[in-house]
Amino acid sequence: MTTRGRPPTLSRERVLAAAVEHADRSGLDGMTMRAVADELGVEAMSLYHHVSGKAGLLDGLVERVMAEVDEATALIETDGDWRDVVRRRCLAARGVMVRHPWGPTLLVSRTSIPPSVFAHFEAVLGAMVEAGASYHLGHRALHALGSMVLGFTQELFAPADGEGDLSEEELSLMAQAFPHITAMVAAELHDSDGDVLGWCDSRAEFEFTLDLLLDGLEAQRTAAS
Amino acid sequence: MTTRGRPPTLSRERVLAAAVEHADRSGLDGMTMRAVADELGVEAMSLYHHVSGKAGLLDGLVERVMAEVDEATALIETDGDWRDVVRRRCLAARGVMVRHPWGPTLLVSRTSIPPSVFAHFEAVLGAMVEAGASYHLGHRALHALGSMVLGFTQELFAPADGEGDLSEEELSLMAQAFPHITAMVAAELHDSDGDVLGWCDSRAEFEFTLDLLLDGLEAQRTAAS
DNA sequence: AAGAATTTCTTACGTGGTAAGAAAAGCACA
DNA sequence: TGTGCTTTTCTTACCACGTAAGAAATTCTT
Repeated sequence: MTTRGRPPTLSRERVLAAAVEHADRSGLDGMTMRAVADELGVEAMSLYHHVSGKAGLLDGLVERVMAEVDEATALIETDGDWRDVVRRRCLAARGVMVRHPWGPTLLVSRTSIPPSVFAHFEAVLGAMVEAGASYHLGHRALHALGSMVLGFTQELFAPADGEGDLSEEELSLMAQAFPHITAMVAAELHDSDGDVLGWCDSRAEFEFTLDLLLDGLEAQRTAAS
Repeated sequence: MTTRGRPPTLSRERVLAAAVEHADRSGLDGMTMRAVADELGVEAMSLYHHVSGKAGLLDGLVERVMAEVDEATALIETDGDWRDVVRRRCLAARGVMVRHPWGPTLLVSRTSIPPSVFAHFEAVLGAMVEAGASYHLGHRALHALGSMVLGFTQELFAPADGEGDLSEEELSLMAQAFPHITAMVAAELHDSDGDVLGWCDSRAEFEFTLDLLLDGLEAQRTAAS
C-alpha cells in the first residue's frame, strides 16, 4: 500500500458531488461527462479513474440519493404501529426526491436495483412482519408501496439480467444484510409450485394493489356523502 | 390537393409501426433514427418527412400505445359499480404495457401529457363523479391510480412548460373533450385560496394515497390472523 | 417539353461516450 | 542525485447519433 504516483485532485466523492449539484441545477439531460468534468475544472477522461464510465456515474448518483434517504430515515423509531414506521420512511424518501427531482426518473431508468434500495424494502418488510404480517402480505405491500417511495412500478424480484450468477458468498451476504427479503423470496418461491414466472403472478400483485386503492376510495366516497 | 411529386414509400403509420416493432424487440435504447430507417430499407433522413425528429417519433410511440389502450378499453360498459369500470380499464391498460414493456418507461420520460392519456383520466374521473364522488376525491383518485395505469408518479396538473399559452379555442376544445377534468381543475383551483402551488399540495396527495394503502394493508393483516 | 411539387438520399456538422496512449508528478531504491 | 515505477491527468481520435442543407429522383401539371 504505497502512496506513489501523481497526487489526485479528484475522488469518487468529489465527482459524485459535482454530478449531484449539476443534476439539481440542470437536470439529468444536460449531465454529460464533459459537463461534470468542467464543473471540476478537469477533462472528461479524468473522471474515468473514479467512476466506471457514464453508467458508473449514474449508479453513483443512485447511491447518493439513497444515502440521503438513509440519513433522513436513520432516526426513525421502529416500535409502535408499523404504519407509522413505514409512513415516516416513505415521507422521508419523498422529501429527498423533492430535493432531487431527477431521483425518480433516474431510479426507474436503471435496470438493476442497487443494495441501497433493497435496504428500504427490507425495513418496510421488517416492520410489517414484526407486526405479524405474513411474508406474502409483505410482498404485496412492497409492490403496492414501491411507487410511493421511488416513483416506480418495476418488477421487483424478476431475476434481472443474470441474477442467476451470484456467488454463494454474495447470496449469504445478501441473506445477512436483508434477512426479511431473503425469507420472503424463499417463502414465495416455496408457495408457488412452479407456475410463478411470467406476468400472471405480477398481474395478481397488480390487482391486489388496484383493489386496495379502489376499496379505499369507495370507503372515502361513501363516508363523505 | 394534388398528387404531384415522387410517390411516397413511407408514411407516418409505417414509420411508427416499424418503431413499435423495433422497440418490442430491442427496447428503447437501441431505437435510433438510423435503426428504424434501416428496418424500412430507407435512410435516416427520410423519416423526417413523416415524423418531426426523434422527439416526434417518441410522441408517435406514445400515441400508438395509448391507442392500443383505447382499443382494449372501448368495449367496457360504463354502468354498474364504478370500481368495476375503473378496474377493467386499468387491467386493459396493464395488458397493453405488458405487450410493450417500454411503454411505462417512455411515458414517464415524456415531459408533457398527451391528450390520449388525458382521455383515460377523464374516463376514470367520470366514472367516479357519476357515482357520486366529489371532484376533490376524484382528483386524489387520479393521483393514487396514476401509477396503476402507466407506472408513473408525475405531477399531473402542474402547468408543465408553457401551458399558460393555450389559445381560447384550445381551452374550449379541451373542456369539450374532457369535461370532468376541466370541472375538476376548476373546482380545485377555486377551493384552494392561493396556497396551492409548491409541493405541500402534492405532499397531501402523497399522504392520502399512502394512508389508503397502509390502512388497506393493515385491514388485510388483521383479517388474516 | 418545361417546370413545379414532393419524397428520398447524400454529405457533413456538432455533441456525447470512451479507447489508447502520452505527459505530469510524486515515491523508492540505487 | 538520478533513474525508474506508479498513479493520475490530459491529448488525441474514433464512432454513434441527431439533424441541417441541399442535391437527386420521380411524378403531375400546363
